[in-house]
Amino acid sequence: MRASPPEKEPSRRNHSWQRQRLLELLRSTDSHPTAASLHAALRVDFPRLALGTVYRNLDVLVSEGEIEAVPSGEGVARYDGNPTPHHHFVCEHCGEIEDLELPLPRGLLTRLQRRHGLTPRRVRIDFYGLCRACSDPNPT
Amino acid sequence: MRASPPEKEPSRRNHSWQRQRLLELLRSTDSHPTAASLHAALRVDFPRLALGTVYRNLDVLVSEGEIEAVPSGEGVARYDGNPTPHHHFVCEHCGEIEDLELPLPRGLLTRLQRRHGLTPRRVRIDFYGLCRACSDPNPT
DNA sequence: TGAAAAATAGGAACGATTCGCAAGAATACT
DNA sequence: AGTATTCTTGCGAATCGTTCCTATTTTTCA
Ligand SMILES: [Mn+2]
Ligand SMILES: [Mn+2]
Ligand SMILES: [Zn+2]
Ligand SMILES: [Zn+2]
Repeated sequence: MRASPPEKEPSRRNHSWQRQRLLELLRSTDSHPTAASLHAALRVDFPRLALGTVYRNLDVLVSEGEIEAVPSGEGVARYDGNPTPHHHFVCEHCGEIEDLELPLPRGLLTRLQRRHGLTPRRVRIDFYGLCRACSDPNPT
Repeated sequence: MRASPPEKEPSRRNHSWQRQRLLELLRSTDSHPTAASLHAALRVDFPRLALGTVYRNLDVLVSEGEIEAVPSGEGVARYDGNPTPHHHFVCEHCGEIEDLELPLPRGLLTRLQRRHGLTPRRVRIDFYGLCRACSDPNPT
């Protein structure tokens, strides 16, 4: 199969075209797409792209620390192009996952250490509720 | 199929024996079992218990607010017999999920409200790292 | 330019969960 | 008690996201 570079060379290619574009796509959005939706989007440029390839490359990118997997708890994994530590607000109605800019309260970690003797390597905070759009009194 | 009460009547039966015992089992442990492990455990008393029945009853108990589903992000759902709001420490080595007694910092919610205009209905905090046992310098 | 290594497409396989359904209990009502 | 109604169950088939396998490209790099 031809590599078929769509139009212009990206600054520097890390790996295959498929993986390169996958990473670009993830970085270009603040949504948290599923493997299937990424597959669908990339199909435009790579009509023969296999879903398995998407999964494989997502795994690679995750283990390289370029992206992050966001377990959604609803059976489908979501992926986050922003590997910087941040938290999420999950809308219980439309499923939207919104990035939050909230500093982690320092007291939490010290309390965890003192009361449980545990030192986490990572913290994950998810808020659940209705996003602004869904909680809006907008009688369609 | 006979109801086959194992030995003595529980104080008050909410529903079927299967569901009753499932709830008791979940309440009796501070671990966070999977449907499969619950199924295996209950098989002792109900040899013909179907896995589908376990799932069905877990769903019922969750929607009744008696228990809680704890998405683990590793493909298998875990269940929590303690519906009281609390947080978890997940060991990245052995997979243990430990209950935490930590008050939710009030500042978090107010900041979320102020900076993002969001009012969550629920918060979930998971810490990831090595549990005491796994981080112990214990050269086997 | 020619291996050798890395990656891909395609499809089969897998594992957790859900569904459909006929048979079995519980409950309500007479 | 007898019977209709409703709730559950067990069982197997079906779903669906994800992983695995393999022959075939692509990419790397000496
Ligand atoms: Mn994010
Ligand atoms: Mn718990
Ligand atoms: Zn919403
Ligand atoms: Zn551990």
